[in-house]
Amino acid sequence: MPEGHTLHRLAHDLGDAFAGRVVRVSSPQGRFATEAALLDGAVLEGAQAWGKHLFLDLGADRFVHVHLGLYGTFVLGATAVDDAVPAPVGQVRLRLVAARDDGGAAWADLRGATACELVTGAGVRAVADRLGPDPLRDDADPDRGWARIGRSRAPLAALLMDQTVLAGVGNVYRAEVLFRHRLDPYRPGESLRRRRYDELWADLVDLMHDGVRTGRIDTVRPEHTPEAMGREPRVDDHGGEVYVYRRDGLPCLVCGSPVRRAELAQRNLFWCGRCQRRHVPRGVQ
DNA sequence: CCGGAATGAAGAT
DNA sequence: TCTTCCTTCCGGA
Repeated sequence: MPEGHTLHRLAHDLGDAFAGRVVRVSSPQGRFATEAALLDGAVLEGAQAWGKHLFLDLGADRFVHVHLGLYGTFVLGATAVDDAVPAPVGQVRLRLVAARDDGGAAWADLRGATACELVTGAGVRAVADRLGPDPLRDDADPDRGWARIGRSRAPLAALLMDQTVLAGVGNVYRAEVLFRHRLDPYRPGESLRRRRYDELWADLVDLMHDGVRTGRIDTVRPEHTPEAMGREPRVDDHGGEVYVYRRDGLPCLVCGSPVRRAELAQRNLFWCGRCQRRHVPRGVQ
């Protein structure tokens, strides 16, 4: 379930479980076996995320760069004292195991990642340098995002997904933040005013921090929760309560008109054609 | 700019 | 068995 909040949450949880500890590194599946052997027994210095990229610092200028792609997962677990770490199930590209203070062990299994590679600090910087500001990072500079959006004719829905514009926003957050601000997804970036961009950015900072905390994407305002509206909670594998993401054909929670779906840059885009009224360019009736 | 490929697993048919 | 997915990169028009 990989948007930026997932990776920041992982960085946090992996840090909690492994930082400062000797880590057993392996690749049960074998595709990271050579690198794993080099890293086995190192102390994990820390973990951090930039957008949808995760970096594990194993000291000596060695970092594991992970990108989950569309469907990668990094699952963490712990065993009680004297219990064995579970045998790997399926395609486990990378496994980390470390002792816990309580006598048990912490473990983490990476599957399905599009990137799992050993890089240097220079490699980390190279990735970070080509990313736009990340709403989940305290050191983010939103001006850099505005510099791209405010002068682009590309649709907002495309710009928000472009990791060189803003880092960490994925298909769910883009659809939801556009809905929350009643913005037409096809509206060109350059038609936005700075004030609106600032509101968008601030909202992403809030929503994505919520996502890190809860591990799911909830974007509905208090008046649109299932309890407030007396409706059934959303049931699907993603968990969160949302306005438009994968709700095509269902009534908009605000106006009741059917949520729409279209392809944009090979991805499904969802929006409400009524709430997110078509943007009419200046000078056109 | 477009299609296709590359990562795994779950859910639908 | 097929389809889908919270992504990105690459190669050929």
